[in-house]
Amino acid sequence: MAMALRTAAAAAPRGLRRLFSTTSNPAINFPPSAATATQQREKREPSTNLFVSGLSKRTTTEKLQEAFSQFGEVVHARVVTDRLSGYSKGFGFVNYATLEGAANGIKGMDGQFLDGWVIFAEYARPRPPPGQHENNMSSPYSRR
DNA sequence: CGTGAGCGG
Repeated sequence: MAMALRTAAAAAPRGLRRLFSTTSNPAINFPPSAATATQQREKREPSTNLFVSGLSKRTTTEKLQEAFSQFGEVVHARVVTDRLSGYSKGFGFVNYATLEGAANGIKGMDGQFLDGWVIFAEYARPRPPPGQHENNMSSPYSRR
């Protein structure tokens, strides 16, 4: 009973994150022919790294880990804060032990209230491992 | 100002 509270709050999928980018330009919005379907649209690859956004400015790392530890074993959680001022940026990262733990954490905390604000949990983006010294002066070529 | 989109050390 009373299980429809998470629907109204989290009624904003990854679509409202960027505001309605009304790119309704019927002039420069026309793919030539090859429809590059190799682009990431929504389905993100499952990973133990979870990106949590919508956190309150006073939400700390402990609160995050404690909230996400209820759905899985959280190896490490971190709320991104500014090194200059020290205030939270409003989002954090949660590292689960396994992939299924992360999936349960997302379905369990995505769209829930934390500190009075609705938080969003999803898989974090794959980032380049710090093992490449060959820095190519910025080469933004690889783009799934 | 901690004002509210976003991806860290």
